[in-house]
Amino acid sequence: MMKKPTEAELEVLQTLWEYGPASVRLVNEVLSENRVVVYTTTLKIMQNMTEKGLLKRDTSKRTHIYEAAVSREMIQEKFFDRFLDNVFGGSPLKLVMHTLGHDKTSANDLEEIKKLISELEKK
Amino acid sequence: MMKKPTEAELEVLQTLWEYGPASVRLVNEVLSENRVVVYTTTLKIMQNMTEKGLLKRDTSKRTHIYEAAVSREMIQEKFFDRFLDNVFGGSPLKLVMHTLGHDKTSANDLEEIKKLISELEKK
DNA sequence: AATATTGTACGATAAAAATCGTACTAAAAT
DNA sequence: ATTTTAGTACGATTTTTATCGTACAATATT
Repeated sequence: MMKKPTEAELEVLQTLWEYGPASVRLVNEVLSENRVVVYTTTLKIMQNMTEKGLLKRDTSKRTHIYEAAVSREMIQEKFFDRFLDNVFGGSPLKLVMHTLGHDKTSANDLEEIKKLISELEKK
Repeated sequence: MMKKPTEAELEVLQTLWEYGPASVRLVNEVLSENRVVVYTTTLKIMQNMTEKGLLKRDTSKRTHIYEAAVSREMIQEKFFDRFLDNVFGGSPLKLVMHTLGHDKTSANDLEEIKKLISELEKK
């Protein structure tokens, strides 16, 4: 069974999910927007992640290209329940309220959610 | 600025938020429902948390009573944005959909959410 | 009073994660 | 051809977190 990624690893995954396959250079630049991080640190983390099976890489060119080897959905499963339990006391209602309350969710999004609720209520 | 609690610390907080002020013994028993953990390990974590300011304790009796020194809301703030960004790509819609899709949210909860949406739509 | 139980303190160690420097190599630029 | 630039590999170290054993103290139980 694959271990849960660490915080730093999650940031790398998030970057690759968003940008698609990318070099260490690019990932490092994206991470650097938020915090200070030396190139070789990012490199090392990504190398370790490759060993753990979290990333795949293409080494055919000089600049290696890394790609997420796990889907966002997979990782969501791993984190969601724990997050819900520990941070929102296991209450989906509280989580949803917090989410809608704190983010300017678009009108479109609200429509989508209403639709989903209608469907759920049918069952 | 207070550091983000670790996973293990979060479990302790969650227990105290739920049960209110409690002894190490109780917390350890609650944690033990999910996984194997030796009493002194829990003790040590809670002692460390007290030093960090995450817990308060009453040492007037032999059995020390610990209490959360940070509110769930405070911690939610700390975790929510990161979780949303890294796990759900910053999309509140995806997070809400996931939440409603995966948990049997009660009819009442759905009502509450609809109410909230209506209010949001007014603005 | 003696013994068993329940508790804290604390240190040692292990385990995991993050960080960074240095060496080396390939490629690009001059 | 030389030099600069961009890249990987890898080890060493630090930092953080988790885990546990042992010693000791207070309280209950017999």
